[in-house]
Amino acid sequence: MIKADCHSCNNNHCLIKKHVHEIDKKGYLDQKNTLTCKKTQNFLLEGAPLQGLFFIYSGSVKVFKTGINGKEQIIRFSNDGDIIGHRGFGAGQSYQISAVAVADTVLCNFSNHVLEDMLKKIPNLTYSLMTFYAEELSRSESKMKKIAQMSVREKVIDTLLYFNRKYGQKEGFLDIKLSRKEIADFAGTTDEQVIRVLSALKKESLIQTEGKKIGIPNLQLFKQQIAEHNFFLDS
DNA sequence: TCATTAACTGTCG
DNA sequence: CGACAGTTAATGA
Repeated sequence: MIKADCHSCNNNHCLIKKHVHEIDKKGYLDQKNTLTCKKTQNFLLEGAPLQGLFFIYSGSVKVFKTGINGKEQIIRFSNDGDIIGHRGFGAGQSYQISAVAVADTVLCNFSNHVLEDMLKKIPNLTYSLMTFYAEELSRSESKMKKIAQMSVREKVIDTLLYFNRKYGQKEGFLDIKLSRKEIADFAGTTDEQVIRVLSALKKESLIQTEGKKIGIPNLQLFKQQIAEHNFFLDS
């Protein structure tokens, strides 16, 4: 089993990495677990009690809730250096969220009690976590606004911009392979609608597609499509 | 290769 | 705009 090493890790916005010296000095680094997930592996089950917090060492994950008719609402995509499970931390009750790897992923994990101890003894870490929560709340608020007010076309464009921010583009295509359904579940619509918007955008030469790969050749032009909403700035 | 899953299209409420 | 049914294309066991 691979043990992800914090000292050689390049995820500089990871909270653990940021405070690795203090954490290591107090001996908490030895209590870290490493978990490897194959693509499509469901490592967080809806309703199950959460075992601490997860930090992505490498890979990519989608976090979602499932509705009554089986429809998924993807809350966020997380990749290198991101935190998973923060909403359920400290709540005591079970956490209604699922997480599955969308690429092969290595996760770092601290149990609840180690984490509690760490946060009480390292104020800098606690403060970092607090600012992270504030940012998350802000994102959550604008996401709510988007789902309620944007048209399907705008939601899809906004989602593609999110993927671009999160994963960037390689050789003209977004550096993540996602199904149309996953785009739909994140945008808050259906896969058919996404397909229609995508083919319309392709006709307008605003995007290029090749199978599952999607590319945005002119980012400025693309952003202008939803500029009037001023929603593209965050989340 | 065959069987399953995903992409896409048309239509209806 | 979303839901359903149906066809075609891609994937993978």
